[in-house]
Amino acid sequence: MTLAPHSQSHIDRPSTAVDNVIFSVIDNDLHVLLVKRGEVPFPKEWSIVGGFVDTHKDNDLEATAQRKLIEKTGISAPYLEQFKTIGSANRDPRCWSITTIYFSLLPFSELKPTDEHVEAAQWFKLEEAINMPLAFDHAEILKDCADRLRSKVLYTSLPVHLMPETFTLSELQKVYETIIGETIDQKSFRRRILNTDILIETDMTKQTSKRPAKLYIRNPELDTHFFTRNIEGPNRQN
Amino acid sequence: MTLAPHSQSHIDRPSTAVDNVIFSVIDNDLHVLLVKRGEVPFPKEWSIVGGFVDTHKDNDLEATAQRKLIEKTGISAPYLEQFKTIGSANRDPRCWSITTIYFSLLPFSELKPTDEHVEAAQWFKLEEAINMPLAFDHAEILKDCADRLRSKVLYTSLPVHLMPETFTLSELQKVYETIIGETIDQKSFRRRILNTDILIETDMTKQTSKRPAKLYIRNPELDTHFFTRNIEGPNRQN
DNA sequence: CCTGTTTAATCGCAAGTTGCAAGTAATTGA
DNA sequence: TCAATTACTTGCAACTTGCGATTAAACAGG
Repeated sequence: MTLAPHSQSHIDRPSTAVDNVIFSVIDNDLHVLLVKRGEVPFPKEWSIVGGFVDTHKDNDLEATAQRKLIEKTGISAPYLEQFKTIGSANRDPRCWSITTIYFSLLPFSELKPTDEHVEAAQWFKLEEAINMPLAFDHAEILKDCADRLRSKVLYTSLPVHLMPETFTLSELQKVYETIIGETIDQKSFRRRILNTDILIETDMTKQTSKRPAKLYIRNPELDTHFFTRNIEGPNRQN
Repeated sequence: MTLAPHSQSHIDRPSTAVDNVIFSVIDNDLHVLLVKRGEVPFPKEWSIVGGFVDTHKDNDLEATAQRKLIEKTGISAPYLEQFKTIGSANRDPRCWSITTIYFSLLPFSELKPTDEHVEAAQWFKLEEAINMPLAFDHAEILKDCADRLRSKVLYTSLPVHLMPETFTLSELQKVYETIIGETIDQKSFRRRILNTDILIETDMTKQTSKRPAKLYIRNPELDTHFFTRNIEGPNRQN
């Protein structure tokens, strides 16, 4: 049996893209990776990594996200999560367009764009990036996506995807605090994390000129852990 | 200045749709509204409400979701939330396709499809619908979407959007329990809800042949409330 | 070699929340 | 008038968290 012709003709289809907000924590600051556009509209403006779905190359949306990231920066993203989809007649001056927005988390040990991308891909502090004139509606996307990340960090183990292969609990706590923007009680934090199986304690310690701290790795067998309570921060009990 | 031609040609664009999982609670059971397809592929099979983005009629994705819902059932959805977007080369036998999936919550007082839709739109218990042969990947979408709803109900005030204009706390608790699938401690539930501003107490009571219960309305000035703790259910403290 | 400093890790507890059970209250129907 | 049913309130044991204090493991400097 032959299939009926598709009822959405090609000419009536929106343009379809993927955008990917790449986060990392560098020097205790949340950073975002931006790329510089070449073509109009918005030539030479910084923007979020992304591009069109290629129906010949990409098998699904995540494949598009990964392909565009590697094409534009030379970096690939071990952790990729869908944030939301925006589609409207207004966001691109040329046509109806849809973009599915992801965010990626990158350990700061894997940050460097490859040589041929150094000029057109760059890390910015999030607070700086939000206040730059970015292409399209990317400043707002960035802000909303960061808000989502900030929320999720309160009740999940997401920040472990920002850590290098081994790390200490104090380093992990510092990353949590960097994203949330407040201090976390050290006792509560350790208890919270060690009451789960999200980390595996190694035999190694990190030797600096202080008391050596135990080193941990992320438990690769587990997905993101969802806590039943949010981190509540200083004096929030009432 | 004229804009550069769009770099994603029309013929290379995926088909672009919106799907909308419509939930309600009827007789203490979570239900979902399905419609019967006419055209191939999957003729005469039940499916989730949805359809293609119309770039001439729709200003954005939510407009598509609302338009398709009214076209197919005569019902409109006061509460609409984006769930996720699926896009791949594999989900439609004809072409690369993307769908942005929403879910809607409908009070059971607003359930009836209009007369001309009665035959092709019908409410099913969720447990039945999940086990029916639905078009495309709709059974899996349904299941995943219900899982999302179940999760969100543990830490948000979402179920108030399933209530009629006035309702009692016991009725609200019953809806929470229906979705979660477990009982909730009555004292904890009342305290949790009444410690927020999500409901407004009315002067009225619901008079049945028992102690009259106070009637509440949803506070229309507030968005969904996010609790800092999940509902934890029987003997979950540890 | 000893000591001070810094950071990691642990201990103790007051304050607050929740789950459970019991009690009180407001109605209707028999 | 009273029993039954449901709504609503009270009380409390069990548990968790935030905060502060203490102990421990290192190194650098004297």
